[in-house]
Amino acid sequence: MAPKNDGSAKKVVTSKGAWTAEEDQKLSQYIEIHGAKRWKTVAVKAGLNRCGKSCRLRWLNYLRPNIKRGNISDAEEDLILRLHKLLGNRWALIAGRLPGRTDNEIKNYWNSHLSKKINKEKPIMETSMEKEIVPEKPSCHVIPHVDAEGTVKLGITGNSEANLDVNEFFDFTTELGSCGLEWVNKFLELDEDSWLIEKR
DNA sequence: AACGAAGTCAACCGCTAATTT
DNA sequence: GAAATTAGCGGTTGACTTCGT
Repeated sequence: MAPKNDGSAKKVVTSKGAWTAEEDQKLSQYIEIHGAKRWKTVAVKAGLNRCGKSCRLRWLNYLRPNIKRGNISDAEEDLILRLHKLLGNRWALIAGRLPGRTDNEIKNYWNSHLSKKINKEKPIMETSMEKEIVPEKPSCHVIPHVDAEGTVKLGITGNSEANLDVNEFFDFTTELGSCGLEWVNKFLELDEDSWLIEKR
């Protein structure tokens, strides 16, 4: 899809809507000098007729360095699928495991591509897979959280018996390259009891 | 070629959590 | 400790593009 904010848009909106190249430049320049904090101040000082929130979003999703745009690889897609299965709609958490990807991009990709893919595959999955934690065990919830070191941990709550198989989520036969799977490996190195917080 | 439907994605909104005063 | 402010998240919207007829 062609970019919509290349400055050639019919409607020129400065306070809302698509960002112009000029606004991007102002924001980037300001952040380069003063850093990305106090977004309300950034918006004012950079001379942007935008709210701080909008500036933050623009910076995080498009302007900050090392952002990857488009062309989500098979390995990344596979990782997103498995992380989503594990974490649910925790887009920021998922994005944190995909270097250069943003939560917004992953959320969009999920909604426009993967959710449909899942729906297509679901009838097959339902017959082939024995366990589906949330649907079949509504009283048992997997609650992911990130500790101080940035490690993803899982808590199991509810009164039913927890029966979480990590291999159900991660297929290590797939070549995933350098898309941030170190943590998955690290994850598996942990003793089961250390991440199953409330295993019963 | 024209039109409507469907798909895509950037941006906004409302809310909560975290931090500062 | 309370109130105010700021940061961050996920859901949703709407403009635009692409596809199908």
